[in-house]
Amino acid sequence: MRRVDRTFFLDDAVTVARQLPGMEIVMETGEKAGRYMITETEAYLGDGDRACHASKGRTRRTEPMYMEGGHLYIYFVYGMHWMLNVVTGSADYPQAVLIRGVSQFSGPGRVTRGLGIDGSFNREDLSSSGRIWIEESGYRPELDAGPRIGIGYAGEPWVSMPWRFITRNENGK
DNA sequence: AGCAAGATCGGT
DNA sequence: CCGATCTTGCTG
Repeated sequence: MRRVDRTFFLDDAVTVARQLPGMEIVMETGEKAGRYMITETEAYLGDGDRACHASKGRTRRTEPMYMEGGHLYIYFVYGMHWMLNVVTGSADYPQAVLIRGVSQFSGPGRVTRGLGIDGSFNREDLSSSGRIWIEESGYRPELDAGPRIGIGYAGEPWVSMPWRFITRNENGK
């Protein structure tokens, strides 16, 4: 189909996180080139959301989350995994959607390893990049929603907010 | 300068 | 359940 334009990413993170499953990440880089259907996402809702990195304030690391929707926020955790996030909303409203799974890979660390995504993709613009973008597939999967993974430190009510979205059927293939 | 914890994963 | 592995952000 065609590349999703910037306006799609200007909505809030929960809305975008619910629409991304079923869409495809297109990689235009050498050996990892291909189409990867998104199967799992999580929304991080700004500086009021204690699970969101931006709740600690604007720092060198979280700066990309303050960019206009449609850019990438990539960061490194546990000394070995890159996390792929799509920034949403207008500039200065730090929100992002974590890509937790695509059809071929389950788990955010496996996604980036499988697609060859690293820190060089931080701040990449999905609306103009020549190596990564998102396209509609026309497919609208049934979704299940539940609490986000690995954010126990956030406490209530954030730890319980149902902001994780996962395709009901084609998961983990 | 030092330290604790982390939006994880893979092996026991 | 625990260790790997290293960046980040806070404390002093």
